[in-house]
Amino acid sequence: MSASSVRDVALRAGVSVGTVSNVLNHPEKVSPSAVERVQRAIDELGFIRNDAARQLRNGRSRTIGMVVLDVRNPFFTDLARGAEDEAAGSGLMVTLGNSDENPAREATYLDLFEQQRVYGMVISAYADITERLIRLKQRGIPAVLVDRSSPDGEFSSVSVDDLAGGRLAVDHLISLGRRRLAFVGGPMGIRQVADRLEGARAAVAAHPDVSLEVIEIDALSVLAGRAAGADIVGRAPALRPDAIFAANDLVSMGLLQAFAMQGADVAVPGQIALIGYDDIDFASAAVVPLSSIRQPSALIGKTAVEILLAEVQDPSSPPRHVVFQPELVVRASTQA
Amino acid sequence: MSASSVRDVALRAGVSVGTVSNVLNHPEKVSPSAVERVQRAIDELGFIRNDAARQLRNGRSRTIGMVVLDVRNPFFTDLARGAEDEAAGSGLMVTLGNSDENPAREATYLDLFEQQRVYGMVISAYADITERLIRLKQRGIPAVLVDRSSPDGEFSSVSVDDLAGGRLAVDHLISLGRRRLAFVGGPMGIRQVADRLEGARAAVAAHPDVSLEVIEIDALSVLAGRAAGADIVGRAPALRPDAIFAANDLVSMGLLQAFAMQGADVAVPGQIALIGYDDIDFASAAVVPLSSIRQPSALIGKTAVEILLAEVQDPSSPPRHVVFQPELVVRASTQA
DNA sequence: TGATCGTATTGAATCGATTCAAAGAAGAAC
DNA sequence: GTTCTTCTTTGAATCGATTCAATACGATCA
Repeated sequence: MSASSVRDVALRAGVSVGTVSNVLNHPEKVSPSAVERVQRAIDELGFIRNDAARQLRNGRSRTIGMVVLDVRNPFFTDLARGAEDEAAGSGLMVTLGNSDENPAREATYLDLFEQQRVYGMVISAYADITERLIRLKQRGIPAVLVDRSSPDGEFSSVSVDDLAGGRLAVDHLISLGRRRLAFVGGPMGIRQVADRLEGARAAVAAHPDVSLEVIEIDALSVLAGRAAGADIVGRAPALRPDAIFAANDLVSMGLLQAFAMQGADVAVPGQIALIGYDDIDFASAAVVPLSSIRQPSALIGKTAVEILLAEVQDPSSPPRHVVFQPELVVRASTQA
Repeated sequence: MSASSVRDVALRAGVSVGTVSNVLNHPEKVSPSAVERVQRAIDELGFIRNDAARQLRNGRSRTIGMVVLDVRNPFFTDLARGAEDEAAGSGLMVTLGNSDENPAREATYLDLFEQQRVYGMVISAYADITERLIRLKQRGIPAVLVDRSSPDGEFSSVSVDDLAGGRLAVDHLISLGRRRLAFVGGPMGIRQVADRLEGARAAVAAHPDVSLEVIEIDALSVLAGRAAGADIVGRAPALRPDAIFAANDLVSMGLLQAFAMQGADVAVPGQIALIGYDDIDFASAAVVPLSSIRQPSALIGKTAVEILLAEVQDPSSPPRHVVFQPELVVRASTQA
């Protein structure tokens, strides 16, 4: 009926609990005959280790806690996938929490992971969590920030150069001859968004005849993009931008939907050239295949876990910062 | 340095460990002054409950384990999202494991969840896991199957009528006047795939002049769809189907990509009408907005957790089976 | 036969939160 | 002043796996 414990297994196999534990964790220390008997007892009883008890004793779980801004964004699932694969190589598991760009949800997951004494955390942060990171460090729980470097460089991070990404995108739009640019993204509190905008501004600054309008939205979602697109469609044609840089691909897909909608008929790229960010799989399959800025998503996740593992090995090692360079991917949405 | 325990808190607050625990779990049983002192001690020490110890004592964790076939499929993240929201209402958390249609990965996650003595499981199964479900029931861990009903009805499930979905899709294609249909999907071991095909066959059976070709692929992904699409493009036009029912939207998007590719130029729906399954957000934003069969994904997840909670309340209750009806969504990919 | 060394096994102690029977404290009633 | 109630607080026992010092067992050699 109820689950059996090492004690039951020991009883059945005619050995002590210590031996059972050794069979499970250090089989080389146990005589072959004992291993065999214990193994049989385990099978017969259907014994399954109680992870809580192991953890309690070991002081640390075999799970890596990961918090991302939005599980519905393929960029983050790719990221998670990369992390998961790397973790699996060391017998670790990744549990995924979705903050949905909500500080309360983010805090809930981080609290939970702390209570679970996770092996480490990989965090795509929304709010400023510096204090928590300090506490984690004191407690010996390593954390790696992804897609964002820590303000003071105190904590390891894996990120992509979002300024460069912003520049790449906007330089490309300008090279097409577009002059009335717009940036659609938000909330500005998200560092990636702010950085991409800053990169865009830098690129624009070099061209006195180019303007950059900033259209702030409250979430990086298809829905928010569609709403912003509807706004633009509602303007007199002369007041519309002739090129848009969207803070990510979900937003650019939303924009595209609004532009392609019956009655809207804003030609992309004819009237408005459109470029997004992340280069998610779906971007290439959009109504008009979308240009984008590609990030090595799975690699970012993998690298984050590598750093985590290294920090567990040597907790006193200095924080590492890996910055990947983004890449321009040109598709129909920005081709004359 | 190291984390503090209830004992430390008790010492600092000048009370016993029992009182500290009561403050945490049954504050109404403790005098206000004690609550206040304990609370202060907790804050000062930065005390964080050790979940492993709680679980060990309670015998069950506050986490629901969920295994899905593919986290990159928005259908499943929507499902997870629905489950998560419902669970949060009862102070539970959902951890997500991605089996990737791989029996070994699936088993690994299920093992892990058993070791963790999860509160319950929500499983979108790939392999036949009947034996495990029986064991779980014996151990008192409720499990709910999603998007698939158990063979013998022994275990609770929440599913969508995939036969009806298959019929809906194919009836629609036939009503457009198409006669040379194809079904693209696989592996056939996945019940949903088999059922959708069966529904399709049933619909075709009523029309002697309609044929249904089955094109089996090895995964329900964009990539596999693209490959199948390339195959079709490579055929002489007369040998191509004039309508395709894809087992899910990822596959249909892959097909569409292949058809729209430079040099392919297969008109959708002109030469080939195309309908998918799941109605993921991205389907409506595709090159040609995709018709699809809609499933109430978030609702499925929510319902699964509701059933789970009810089974924990009353373990002896009979298994419940909820079946939702799918819905046809017509878009440009099947409009003359 | 006894001493010595190496390997195998034992089982009590431990991790930290929760529970619950028992004890204590403070009032109320007579 | 004593007896009852009611409300708080206490702390030992518990959950189950792991660890490690202590012990047992065998084999080897003098």
